[in-house]
Amino acid sequence: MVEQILTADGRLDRAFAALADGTRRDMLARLRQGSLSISELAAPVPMSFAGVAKHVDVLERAGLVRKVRSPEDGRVLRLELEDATLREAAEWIAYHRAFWDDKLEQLKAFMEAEETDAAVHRKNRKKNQS
Amino acid sequence: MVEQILTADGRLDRAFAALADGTRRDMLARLRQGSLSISELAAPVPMSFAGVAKHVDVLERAGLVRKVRSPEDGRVLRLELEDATLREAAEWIAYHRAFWDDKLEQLKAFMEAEETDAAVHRKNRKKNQS
DNA sequence: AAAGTGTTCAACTAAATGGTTTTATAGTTG
DNA sequence: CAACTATAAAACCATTTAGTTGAACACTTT
Repeated sequence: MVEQILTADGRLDRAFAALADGTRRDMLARLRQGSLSISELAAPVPMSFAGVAKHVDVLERAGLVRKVRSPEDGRVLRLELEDATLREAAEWIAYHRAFWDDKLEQLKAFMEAEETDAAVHRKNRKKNQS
Repeated sequence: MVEQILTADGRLDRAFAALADGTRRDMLARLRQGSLSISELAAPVPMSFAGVAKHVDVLERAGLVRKVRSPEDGRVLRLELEDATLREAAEWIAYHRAFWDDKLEQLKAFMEAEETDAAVHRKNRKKNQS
């Protein structure tokens, strides 16, 4: 696991760069609720289809998402989350933060608290997606 | 806490963008062990001083680092870590990953294991910094 | 006051990013 | 086969980023 952190610098670069854009973070958040085709992903986004496809490419090259040909309709691609890369990014931050101060316990507490806040979060999220 | 995640989009953009560069991640890692001046930070980096200063600006605008005038020597700036922003970034990832699968426990275990691997990690890091 | 050191600023280049429009390909269905 | 739909690819433009060099500024020390 340590090796991943040390050797995957290019991957980390691409992962963090991919996350540095609200449009792409929203896409990941939407994909969290289930796989989507590029068209479905593009529908609510105020941008050309090609523009959205480029963002998808960024996510794919970063290893945050993978394209899977739908078995029942061969022309449609389903986009699925690839959590391994996001885990690497999380680990980089967690690893370094763990040494700065001892907020790990706070993080854990935060995440447990979030579990119950999830409904609120989703509602706000939708409201903002206009 | 949820509000931070939802409203701090510009901050998140800048934080993730700042992390998307190995040079800057190394700087953060070095600052973890204590504050440094820009000159000290620049010394081992194979780049012009002004180049390093620009990276520092990126980290500062991202809110990952703050500049503090040294009290005993007024011309020297000490760079210190600002962990609040990194916490926001960690929270975004943690929040979303928490719904994908239940690897939180794994992350926790990983971080606890790392505590003992720290020496190895630091050694490899130095070797790679040539 | 002069010299030295740490930091900042300005101007410039090269490359990457975010977006567009248009054209092409590939699979499905009538 | 023709029409339709989903995706891909190409060409292009504007902006930002990563780096350089060189000059200017600020504070300390002698």
